[in-house]
Amino acid sequence: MALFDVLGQRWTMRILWEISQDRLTFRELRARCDDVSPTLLNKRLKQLREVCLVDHDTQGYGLSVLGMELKDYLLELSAWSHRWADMIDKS
Amino acid sequence: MALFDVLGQRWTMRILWEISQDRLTFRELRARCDDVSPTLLNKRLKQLREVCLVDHDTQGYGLSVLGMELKDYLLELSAWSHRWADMIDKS
DNA sequence: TAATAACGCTACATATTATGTAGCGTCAAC
DNA sequence: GTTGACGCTACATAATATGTAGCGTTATTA
Repeated sequence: MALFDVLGQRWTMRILWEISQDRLTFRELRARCDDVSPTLLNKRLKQLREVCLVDHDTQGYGLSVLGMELKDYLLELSAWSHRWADMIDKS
Repeated sequence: MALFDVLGQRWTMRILWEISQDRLTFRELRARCDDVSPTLLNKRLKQLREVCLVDHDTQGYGLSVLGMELKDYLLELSAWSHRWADMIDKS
């Protein structure tokens, strides 16, 4: 489960989520991720670029073509997560 | 993104994955998770039970009803991940 | 064109989290 | 009544993340 090894690391999913709307600069992305430490943010971005989920250009960081595909799955997961959140609130 | 906060922790997805086939005892599960430390395994199992993704009975640990729903999404993600893995191998 | 500001990112000490190993108490089988 | 597997905890060590300062670079602004 190599994908899950990548996703199952602190901040990885959050980072993907935040850049899934617009491209963001390093500092913008950092701000959206509750001011995660730049050390770790840079580390994750390097990893995500290595596995072709994220790319980087003059506009900043954004999802690659593969990253966009992944996003579609995460969106479905996100939709389900709302129902899930409702259910656990009630329990 | 509360779901992603849960999933985006070391071992969480792996644990869900391993119990998604059969129910497993603590020690079986531990063995399947590359002998993750019992300390952490127990911690994650507690968290996952709290958020109603995992349950525990005399047969051991397994997915709850909600966990089964989540599994369907993770299966789709897993199918896609094979294509993704092929692509990054070639790059 | 010199100063200012924002950028991406690194350094590094501290704090948090995970690992690895030993072993406790319980229970069932032999 | 001893042996073995169980779920789980304790705790020292190792790995990882955090928080802050700040470097070098590249637009802007005065």
